[in-house]
Parts: sequence; structure tokens; C-alpha cells
Amino acid sequence: MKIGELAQAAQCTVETVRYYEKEGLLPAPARTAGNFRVYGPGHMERLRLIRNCRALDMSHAEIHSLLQLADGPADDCSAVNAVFDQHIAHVDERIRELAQLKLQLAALRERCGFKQAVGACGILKGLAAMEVEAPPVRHTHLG
Amino acid sequence: MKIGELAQAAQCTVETVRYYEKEGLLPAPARTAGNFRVYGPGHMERLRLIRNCRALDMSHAEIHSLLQLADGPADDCSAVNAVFDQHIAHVDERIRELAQLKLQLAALRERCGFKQAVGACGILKGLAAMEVEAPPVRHTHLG
DNA sequence: TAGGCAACCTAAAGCTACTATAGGGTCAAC
DNA sequence: GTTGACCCTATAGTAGCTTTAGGTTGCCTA
Repeated sequence: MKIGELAQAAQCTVETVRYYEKEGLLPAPARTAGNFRVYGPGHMERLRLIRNCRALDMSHAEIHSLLQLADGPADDCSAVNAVFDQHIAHVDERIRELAQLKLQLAALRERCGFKQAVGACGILKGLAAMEVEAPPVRHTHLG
Repeated sequence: MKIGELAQAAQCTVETVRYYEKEGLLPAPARTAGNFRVYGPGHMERLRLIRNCRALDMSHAEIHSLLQLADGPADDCSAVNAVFDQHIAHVDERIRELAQLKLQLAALRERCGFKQAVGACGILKGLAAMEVEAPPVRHTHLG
């Protein structure tokens, strides 16, 4: 199959497929005489796996690890579990961060419930008065 | 004050300060004869406001809007409230997305509770078998 | 007065995961 | 033979910085 078919089957764009090849997530396929990429069922399966990992917000580094483990001769999938568990931890961490953020935002929002001069707006005053703190170290690749 | 002092007071790096200037969030300060930037209390206040907004995960576009409103002659802060409410909506949306993700991840994780051959690992099988869907449209700038 | 060092300067590249653009080539149909 | 859908490469842009390279300023000490 050609790149357009592959992309459609995996619900992504042809640009994304070429990008994955350049990034080393998807192996370079054979070419036709006219230099078109030709893919087999193996590519399809791998691309689906990649897209599913991305749908779960895994980073390329995480996916790369998983792919290497899947390809490897290891007869023990505990390393797979480890990668997966770490990603779950990333998601958990980000949810906690955002929940904390929401509390702060809600508290600020309470400070201005009605129309008034911007100079008196409780939100702006709150934003100016908050104690700046050093940005927390990222424990996750999720934004 | 010089850039190093300013940065330390706002808990960020000097590179970040220069970056904000280039992006138009922080006005260009005066210079010494030796071309060093010299900041006054106004810069300090504005940088603190910017850093607090960033700590709340606001985008530069959102911050820019807020700064313009704060500077503007408007005697009505409802536009400030609108920017703020929209950002709260972004955070809410992202929390919902991540909660959904967590459910999917937990379900997959259940499929491999113990050591086995990678070829039989329920996680990898699940990742390969999931129905790929088109990536959802982003309703938030939060990753 | 020279030397050393911290802090400053600019410009450009790198990060992630793509998306978009420019400028061209291939292939089947009409 | 030409139209049009699809393919190709290479490069730049997105967000919010961080990093690197290479040079300048200013103060302190010998």
C-alpha cells in the first residue's frame, strides 16, 4: 500500500507518517521505481501501535522504548509494564497539578464578581500580589 | 536594578526576562552607557504579574490580553473576567481529557499483571488492537 | 596597570510533535 | 497531451522557553 492508504487506515496524515519515519519510529519502507513508499502489513501494525500510544499521550521516547521492547527477544514483559506504569504516573501527576491550579484560579476568580474599574479588579490585584515561586520541576512530559 | 537582580526577584532566569522583552510582554528598559539593561519598580511589578500568570499555565496570548486590559483606560473589568473564565475552562477541559485517558490506561494496565513473554503481554496486545481514532480537536492550549 | 572573574550582551540553534509551505515529480485517465 | 490526484524533498513555523557560541563591561585585586 502507498502512504496515503496507510495514513488513512491509521487516521493520521501522510506528513505524520513521513515524520515518524524520519524520527525512527517507523522503519523506512521499500520504494517503487518512481520513488513512492510501499508499505506492508507490518508497517500498518506498527503505525497503529504508535498512534494508539500517542492517543494515550505517550512521548516519542516512551513509544520508542515500548517498540524496542516489543521487538526484543526478551521473554519477560516486566519492562513493558514499567514503561507503562511510569506513563500512568505522569498522567496522575499532571492531573494533580491541574487540580491544584484550578483551586488557585477559582480563589482568584472569586475576587471579582462584578463590573468595576480595572484598577480595582480583584483578579488583577491578586495576580500582581501572588508570591512568585520558582517553577516546579516537571515530573511529566505532559503539558 | 540590573537583569540578574530582576530575574532573581521574579524567580526566573535572565534568559527568560530577555525573551519576554523580545516577545513584547515586558517593555524594553533603559540602558547604561555600557549597554546593560536597567529596570525600575514598574518592570518588576509587571514581570511578577507575568510569572504568576505563567504559574497558572496561561498562554502568552492570554497574558498579553490581560496586560493590555490592565494598561487600558477601561473602567470596566468584565473583559478581564472573560479572559480569566476562558482560561479556567481550558484547565477544566484538560482535566477531563486526562481523567478519560487515565481510565483507558488503567484498563490496559489490568491486562498484564505478571511477568510473561512480551509476545503474550496484554498491554502490547491491547495497544496494537485498540481502534485508532482521529486525534480530538484541542479546546485548550494546555498540553 | 594588568589580570581575572562574574555578570552582562547578541544571535542562533535546540527542544516536542507535528503542521504548513514551496517547488517539483509520478501515474492513470480522458 | 494534459489534467488532476497523489507522491517526493527540504525548509520553516508553532509555544515557551533553554542552551550554546562568542564577545563586552565592570569591579576587585596584585
